[in-house]
Amino acid sequence: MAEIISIPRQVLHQEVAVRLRQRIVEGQLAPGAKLNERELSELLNVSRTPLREALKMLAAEGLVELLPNRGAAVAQMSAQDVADTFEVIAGLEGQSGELAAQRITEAELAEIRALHFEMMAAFTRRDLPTYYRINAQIHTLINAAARNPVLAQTWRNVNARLQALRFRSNFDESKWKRAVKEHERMVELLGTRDATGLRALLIEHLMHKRDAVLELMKNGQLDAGAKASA
Amino acid sequence: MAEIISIPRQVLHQEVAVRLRQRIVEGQLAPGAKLNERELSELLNVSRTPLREALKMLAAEGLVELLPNRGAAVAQMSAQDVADTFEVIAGLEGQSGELAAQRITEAELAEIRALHFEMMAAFTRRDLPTYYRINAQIHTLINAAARNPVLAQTWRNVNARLQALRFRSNFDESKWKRAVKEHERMVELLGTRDATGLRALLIEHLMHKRDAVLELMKNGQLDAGAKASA
DNA sequence: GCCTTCAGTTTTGCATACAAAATGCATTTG
DNA sequence: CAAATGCATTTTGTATGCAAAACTGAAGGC
Repeated sequence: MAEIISIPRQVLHQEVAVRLRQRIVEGQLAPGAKLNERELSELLNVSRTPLREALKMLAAEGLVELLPNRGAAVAQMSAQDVADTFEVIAGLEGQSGELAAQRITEAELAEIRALHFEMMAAFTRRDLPTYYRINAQIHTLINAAARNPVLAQTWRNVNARLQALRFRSNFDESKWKRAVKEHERMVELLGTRDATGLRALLIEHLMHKRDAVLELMKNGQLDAGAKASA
Repeated sequence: MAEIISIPRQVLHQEVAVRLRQRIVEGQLAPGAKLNERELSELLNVSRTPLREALKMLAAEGLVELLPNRGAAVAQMSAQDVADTFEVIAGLEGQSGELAAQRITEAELAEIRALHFEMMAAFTRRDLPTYYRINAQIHTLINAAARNPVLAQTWRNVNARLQALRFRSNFDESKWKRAVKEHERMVELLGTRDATGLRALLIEHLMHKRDAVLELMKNGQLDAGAKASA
């Protein structure tokens, strides 16, 4: 009858995948870090079997690299990889924005406007963590407004690889200001349902972000794993 | 010293993933089909451990659905899923074409032109299998010319899910003719490096393909697993 | 002095064993 | 007769065991 307590727990390999994904994206497991199966299984209190299954999933997502007979490591990205990934994300977000502008409801738009003000508050306080959290929420809402779960999933997958770079902490003032301006414009374009304009703006926005990240990488302020400078 | 015979064999879970992926994409394992671990491990002559690891990878790729405590099944797609997936593929191919038009070399273009003539030959003979094989080769070359491995990988991943539909066999004459016309135009636009035009054409092309596939689905001529007509 | 070689150890890859959940089916019960 | 219950079987999920490959580092050869 009643739902009891339900959700006693996920299946173990899923749970492990979630926790590892989190650790990678949050930077607790840095790019290039070797993933020792025995160590991790002790840390997470599971046997190697579900752990290995989780690692295979993360490898398919591109967060982990599998080295035959030599185990797994957190994926590293060369500067070229980062540039390529931003190019893809730009396309995905551009499309997402284009669709969102066509499909968003007034209620959704209102929520995004509210979040935007919250984000401005965080910016005014120079509260970077809050700013990024709200920024992510806005992006999620835009993805939702695009009404395409496949697109949203693809975006999440590719975006996770960039998150793992943790390029958030460092960010110079003038670039932050420009990003805020761009965000303001995004809300405007959503309001006027300007799909083409929003697409162009999002792509431009991502290209700026790409350039900023690449510069950080070049100056060694950002560690993407320093994979083969080639 | 010498490289011996090398490539003795892949790691087993990779090998299994490749073979299962092939079977799913080629339709030997139909959408919705239940994947019994014991059966499959006997069929492929491996134990359940590498098989399960392979299934987890395919699930992360979206080719397989994982039902907790109830095993795995070949992923099914509703009509909405198919529409969404085509929308994403359209964006990815549009971007790929746009980049390819900017970055393609004369040598690559020549190869694509050659393949295009081969494809026309296959069309003239109404040799659908050859037509599709060459068509896939052309798409792969365009992706290569785009010089973005991340984009190419993302495309392959999403495209595999559509391949699994095997919508090739049925295809009506007039739509085939239109597709051929569109392909001719693609080669032209590549030749003139018209990035914007190629992008638009590819998206239009994919939207046509989407409509054709959705029509087949609606008429029940195509089985994507007939997931919840919802 | 530097490279090679070779045991010992560690780590990965795969198979098997065991536990838990789901399934099927006959039986029971209202 | 329909629905529910309980037991046997099957299937999935996790742990453990074992073999092969990779790493380590010390001894030996050039």
